[in-house]
Amino acid sequence: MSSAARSVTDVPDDTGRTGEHDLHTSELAGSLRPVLVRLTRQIRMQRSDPSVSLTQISAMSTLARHGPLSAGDLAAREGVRPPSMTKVLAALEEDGLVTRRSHPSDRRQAIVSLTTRGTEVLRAERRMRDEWLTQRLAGLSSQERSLLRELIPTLDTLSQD
Amino acid sequence: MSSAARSVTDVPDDTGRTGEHDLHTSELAGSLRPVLVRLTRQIRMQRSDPSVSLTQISAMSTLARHGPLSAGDLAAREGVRPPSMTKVLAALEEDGLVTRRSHPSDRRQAIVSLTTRGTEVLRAERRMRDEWLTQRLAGLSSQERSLLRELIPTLDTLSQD
DNA sequence: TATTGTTATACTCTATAACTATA
DNA sequence: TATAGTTATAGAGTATAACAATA
Repeated sequence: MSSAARSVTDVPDDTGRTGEHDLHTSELAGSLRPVLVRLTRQIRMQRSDPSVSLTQISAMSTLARHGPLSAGDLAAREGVRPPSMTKVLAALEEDGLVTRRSHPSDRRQAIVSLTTRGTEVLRAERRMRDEWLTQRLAGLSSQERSLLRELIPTLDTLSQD
Repeated sequence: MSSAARSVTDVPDDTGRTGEHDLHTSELAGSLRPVLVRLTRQIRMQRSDPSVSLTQISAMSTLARHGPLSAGDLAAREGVRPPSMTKVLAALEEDGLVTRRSHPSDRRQAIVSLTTRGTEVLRAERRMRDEWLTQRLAGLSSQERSLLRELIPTLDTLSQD
């Protein structure tokens, strides 16, 4: 239990020496994980009303960014298995936020598109969710926010692969 | 849909002007959220076998750090509601990883402690989980890892409050 | 009466395995 | 046979509302 007491900020700067990397990097992993878990728990639970869930917003955002996608492509981009995406899409379709129609030349594929209403709901939901996180972020220093901005591509890399 | 096409990296540096903050900060929120959600989804699903879940590890880590806690205190530290914690604790107790005994002078309280076996399992699980995330982190540049290290306290602040 | 914790219930999120339809 | 998607099923993770025990 004594090793758990070591503070994150005690970690020395990375010297670029390869032999030292594993130790530092694995300690970074151990520090990063619980923080991410707790923060995302907060973000996920933050919903104004029994409206659209975060997973649904995430899928709709990807559709807004990339345009219509097959169900499988969408699942891959979201990093979930096809059956999980099927369930998300069924709920979204029932609410009239997306449509599924079969691909013209390969009828196995289900091409998913945002509806007009889906686009509107996405915008409104994002605004509400952003408000909450924006207030949190406003409590940071402007330097911290700058660094966070820089970090986003890194976090994105970590989440992909 | 046109506004969604704006790239994250287009965001200009924060000039320190207060009137401009809201716009930038809310865009930061919108960029940060999906990245965090996807990354944590990956982390949560990464489990070697039908062993201990991430939520369980998180609760056990808090017990290891702070020593025995009442069920309510533990729930508050983890940022979940008491009934959620009750469920987590019931599973952990059934597996012999924690004990619940009533507080000597206030018998409403249930004091939760890690067992010896719980401490061992926690250490082993952390090692396995760290391995996975460490490999991801190893794919980053050492500059990216430094930035990440610097920002852990910031992310921690965001997750608390 | 107020507080602590649990039980009952429900919903989201995700997975694997087995199946259907199409290529 | 191989691929795309769905259905069936199960389990983790979380919440609110209602209850019991204790203070």
